[in-house]
Amino acid sequence: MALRSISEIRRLELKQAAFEVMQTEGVQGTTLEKVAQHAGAAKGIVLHYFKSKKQLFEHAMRHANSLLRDEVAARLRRAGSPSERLWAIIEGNFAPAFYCPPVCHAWLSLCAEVPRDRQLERIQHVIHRRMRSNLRSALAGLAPADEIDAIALGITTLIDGLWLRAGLQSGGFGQREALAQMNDYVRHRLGEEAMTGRSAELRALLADGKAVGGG
Amino acid sequence: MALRSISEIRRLELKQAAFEVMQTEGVQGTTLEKVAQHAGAAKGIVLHYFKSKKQLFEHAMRHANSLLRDEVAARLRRAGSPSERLWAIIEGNFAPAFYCPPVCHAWLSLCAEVPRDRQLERIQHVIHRRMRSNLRSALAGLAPADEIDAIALGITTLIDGLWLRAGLQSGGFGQREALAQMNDYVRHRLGEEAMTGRSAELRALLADGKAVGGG
DNA sequence: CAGTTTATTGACCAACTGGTCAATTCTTGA
DNA sequence: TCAAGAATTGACCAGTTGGTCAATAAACTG
Repeated sequence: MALRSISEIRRLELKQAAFEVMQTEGVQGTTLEKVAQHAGAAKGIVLHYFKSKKQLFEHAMRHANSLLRDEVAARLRRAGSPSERLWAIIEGNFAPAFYCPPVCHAWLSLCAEVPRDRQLERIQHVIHRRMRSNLRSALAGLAPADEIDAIALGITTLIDGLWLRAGLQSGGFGQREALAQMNDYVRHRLGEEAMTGRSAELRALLADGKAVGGG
Repeated sequence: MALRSISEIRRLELKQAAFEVMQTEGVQGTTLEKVAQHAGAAKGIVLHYFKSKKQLFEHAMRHANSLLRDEVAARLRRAGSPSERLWAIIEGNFAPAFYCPPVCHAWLSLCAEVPRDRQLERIQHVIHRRMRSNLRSALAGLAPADEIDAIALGITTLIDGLWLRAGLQSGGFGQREALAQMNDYVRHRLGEEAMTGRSAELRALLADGKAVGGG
């Protein structure tokens, strides 16, 4: 997608910068000054493109999530079978560009603001709804209808939990351990036939069959 | 445990007040003024008992967690079999006094500060270490040795994820749904023999065998 | 009771922050 | 070229916050 005006370029730069500052400073420590500086501009410019700090953060959250959404969508497009779709979702959520301590921390920090910002709450709600919808569609061919909701919830909860731990930045798990845990869950909850959709990279990464230990 | 001096009483009051303010305002919005007011005192008194705001928050986190720790410990004392110990841990983490949106939100908010406060990080580390140790000891009699770590990690991750969702305060799950999800995991990962340790209350709450849907 | 320690208060300060605004520079198109 | 509009800047403001401090009240002690 091409960026039409300078205005749109600047807006993109600024929300990107905001999210990057959040990765090290948290929402708490992300000031307009720091965002502007990180984008190589003066502070005033930020409020020229965004009505308020709150709105900047909301756009930053939306933008950051749209990258993850696109990552998953691209993998889903390449997936054929239900089990491939399932693993497209899971592997997309643990792609190195997203599942890393700084990004998880920024996301965690934004989550902590959700109860006090109705707009953030809406965004979060959309994210969860899309995740559930994706999972339901993939699971439809893999599990009895009356178990799909429980399994979808189990998977999203595990993903959330692993992201949370990664966001703590200590005692977190690397991509390998995280995917091994997802592996463990899916194998035991859905059975061997749900494992055929894993990518070759994932199989290689996990060196199949090994257990996953705690950190 | 009796509180010896007035000083200790005040300190307890203040960290309790701090945690309660966090439940509605988040770490970000918890100011010394608000904490003092919530404790019915003047702002100056807070810094008379705690060296700094950071230190107050650290003590508040420790205190809040010690309540949860005691809850689990009390249930563990009443537990006999490994499966009873397992469910003591799980049910303790979803006791109504702890697993509720305000408390989960305060905890979530504190987690978001972990990467920028080495002391909070240490506390978080101790919490996770205790959880893993408790789970390992309970699981030792329920699963093959080489699967224990994976299962312990799965359980803590699910608990973290469910707390996170509850902390978002919207789209969160009630105690019943959360425990149903833990039920689902343990039954499929450990088998029916691991289900005997559930309390009568939990069995009644779940009306056994029903699936858990997404919210 | 006198004196010493401890608890408590509220005024005060310096730093920071989000937001406003007038002035200036840059772009653009007729 | 030149005027109109957009982009950009930095000074400025008002409110808030963590933290300090001197003064006062209360509690304790010998």
